Amino acid sequence: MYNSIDATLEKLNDRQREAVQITEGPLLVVAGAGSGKTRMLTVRIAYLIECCHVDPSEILAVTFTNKAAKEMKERVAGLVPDASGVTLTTFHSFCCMLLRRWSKYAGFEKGFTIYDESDSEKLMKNCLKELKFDTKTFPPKFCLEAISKAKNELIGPESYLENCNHGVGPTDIAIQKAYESYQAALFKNQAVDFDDLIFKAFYMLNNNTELLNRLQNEYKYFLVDEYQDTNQAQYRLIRMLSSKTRNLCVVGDEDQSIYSWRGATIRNIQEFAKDFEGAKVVKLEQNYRSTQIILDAASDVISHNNSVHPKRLWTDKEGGELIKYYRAIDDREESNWIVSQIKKLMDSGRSPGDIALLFRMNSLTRTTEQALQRERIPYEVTGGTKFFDRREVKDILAYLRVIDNPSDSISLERIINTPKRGIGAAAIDKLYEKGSKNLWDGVALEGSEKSNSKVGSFFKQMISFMEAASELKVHELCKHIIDEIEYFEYLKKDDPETYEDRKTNVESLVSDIRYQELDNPDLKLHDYLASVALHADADDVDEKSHKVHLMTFHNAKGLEFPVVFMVAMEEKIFPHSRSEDSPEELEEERRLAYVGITRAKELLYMTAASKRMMFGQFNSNLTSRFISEVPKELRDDIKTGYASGGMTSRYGSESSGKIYSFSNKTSPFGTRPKSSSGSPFTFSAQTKWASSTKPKETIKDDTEPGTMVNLKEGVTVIHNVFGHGKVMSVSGASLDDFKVTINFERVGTKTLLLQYASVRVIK
DNA sequence: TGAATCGATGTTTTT
DNA sequence: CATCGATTCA
Repeated sequence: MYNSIDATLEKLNDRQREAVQITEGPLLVVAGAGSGKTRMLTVRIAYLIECCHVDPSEILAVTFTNKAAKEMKERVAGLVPDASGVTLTTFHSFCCMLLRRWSKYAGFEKGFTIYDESDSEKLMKNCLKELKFDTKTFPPKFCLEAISKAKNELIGPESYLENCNHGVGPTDIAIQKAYESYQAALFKNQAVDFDDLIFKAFYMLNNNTELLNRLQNEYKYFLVDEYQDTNQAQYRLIRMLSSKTRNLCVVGDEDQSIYSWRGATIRNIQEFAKDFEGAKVVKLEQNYRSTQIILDAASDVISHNNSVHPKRLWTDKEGGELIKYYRAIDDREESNWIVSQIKKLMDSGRSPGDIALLFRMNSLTRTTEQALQRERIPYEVTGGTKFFDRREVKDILAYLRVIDNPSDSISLERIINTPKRGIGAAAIDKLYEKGSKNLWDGVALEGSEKSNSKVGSFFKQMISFMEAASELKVHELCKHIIDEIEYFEYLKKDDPETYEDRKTNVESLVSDIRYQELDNPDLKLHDYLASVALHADADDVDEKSHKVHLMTFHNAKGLEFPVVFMVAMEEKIFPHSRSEDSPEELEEERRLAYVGITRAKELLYMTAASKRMMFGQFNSNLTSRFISEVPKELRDDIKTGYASGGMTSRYGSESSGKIYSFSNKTSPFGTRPKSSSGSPFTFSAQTKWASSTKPKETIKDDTEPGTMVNLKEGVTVIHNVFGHGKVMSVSGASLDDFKVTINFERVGTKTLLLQYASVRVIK
């Protein structure tokens, strides 16, 4: 066994080997994109077991997604014979496990239900109603955001106000009240939200020395992946756990920090050396993924941020293809161009599975999906409307959740009248009263008093499900419920149009349970429900599939593809409009762009559209600054072929002369589920389309940005309509979208298309 | 109670 | 544009 580890070590570069072999004490590994960090981490675990004789059960490794955990587990298993004892999971799953194991210490009566965002929102709405707060001035989302932020900093409702470091205002007082009431409601429901998992696990250990000691003795070696994405609570938790042995190895890259909006704080990585005295630092800078051109582009883009430790990735793969930039007329044409390029790539022998299309938002995928369907190119969307968020799936899950935890009033509210039982809002209110604010108690009381009433038969049915739950496997129970409540009949009656799709989704849910029961024959209902709650979209990206991958930049983190298209690279989309006024958020957008670029191994495309259908109308946006930040020597700018014909006829023939005719509900795309993940949820592509699209030839053009040398930020100009003004900013990557934002003395700030604007520089 | 309709409203990223 | 919510009517 030593031999195999020795051989594995030899394949690492010096830095990686160093990171593996510094096993004792705090260690920060700064791991640039594609620098073989997963390899280093897995070898490190193997090395600990094989060479340092660490018992696998003494190792705790925390990753960001379930998928990363699973992958690492498999890779470690390939290196050492028995790695199954290693605890390798996500922060949330780990905390969930702790809370389950010692639920009494955490203050639960028995189990607990994990609420997702929409559950939390409903609960918060109820709380605000109770408090008689106006949901216009205090939207549930807004309150939840503030509360989430507090929880991520380990601030409970009782200390909320003293931690308002900007001084307490009326809003803070309201939030504090909402926070208190929300926590009380969660407790009443025996439920937790995502943030609670970490928060409660932290305080459970913090308040229970014995338990903490026990865990500190149980785990001796700690690894944290994606350290730049940890929040304060996660950092404090891992610090507490590791404080005894201090064998903490964290791996991260500031430049890939893209979750600050979720409470992640870059300070954790920046202050690591201060937080953990005597910490060693190892930098991995050799990149094994991308060509030099791609790396240069990435470095140039990220260099516009003020990075604390600037680093330069390097590779021995010199040169590479230039980054292709295409600006389309509109989003449809953009999609068509992308698809024509994909077809070319496929003709030259690429698998569709080598290709990824990355978007800033999930909603942006639609046009491209249609183009791919038309050409019958297999593709797979990750993210968007999650499978488990679909109405019909949530309905069935809600039944399971109530069976598992009847205190969960949010789920109970959902199913009490689904299918229709004639128990409406007024009746529900009464039941809440009857059960002294506990819906299930109300149902039980009413149900036993009047067993023949509507509520009575519902109650009886639920009791029978609960009894069945102890005898049936989870998937059998699920099927039993679907039959008993005549759910499919309800779906058909509710909306015949979508019936088939919904039925399929419900069946997929049963398959999913069954699938999990194959792996784990003793699957408990609440474990299944927890796995659903902690499931992430990114968990089921199948990189080995032979389908084009469509996903957000966020979901692409940690993945790599031979060919990457960065789609819809326009200002207001990417960087997102809401990040414009905050330099910090803008930097985060730039890091996101950096993540996108560094996903590509060989070929990188960036596309934009001059106008785009959004929210029902056309919008025109400037080309993203992230394109201009790639030096022109690294780019191959391709001019749109619209002006020289090529596209016009095709649009014309397809939509009887109207250039833009957008499909609506009657389109052959129907109501296909938007998102679907790896097995067992797959949907087949539509085959109704019969059309072949000739790939459009593209016309090279040497137009470059920066030709208007004297027109730059700060100069004063005169416009023949608006008069004098000062140039605020100039943007755009080619002549036809070169735009200038000018603050005019008379009419204020305007953004003009330079092509048409008659401005003269006067100073 | 429930269906239907109108209107506002909100649209990032997600463990 | 689509979804959601409140309001209205049967």
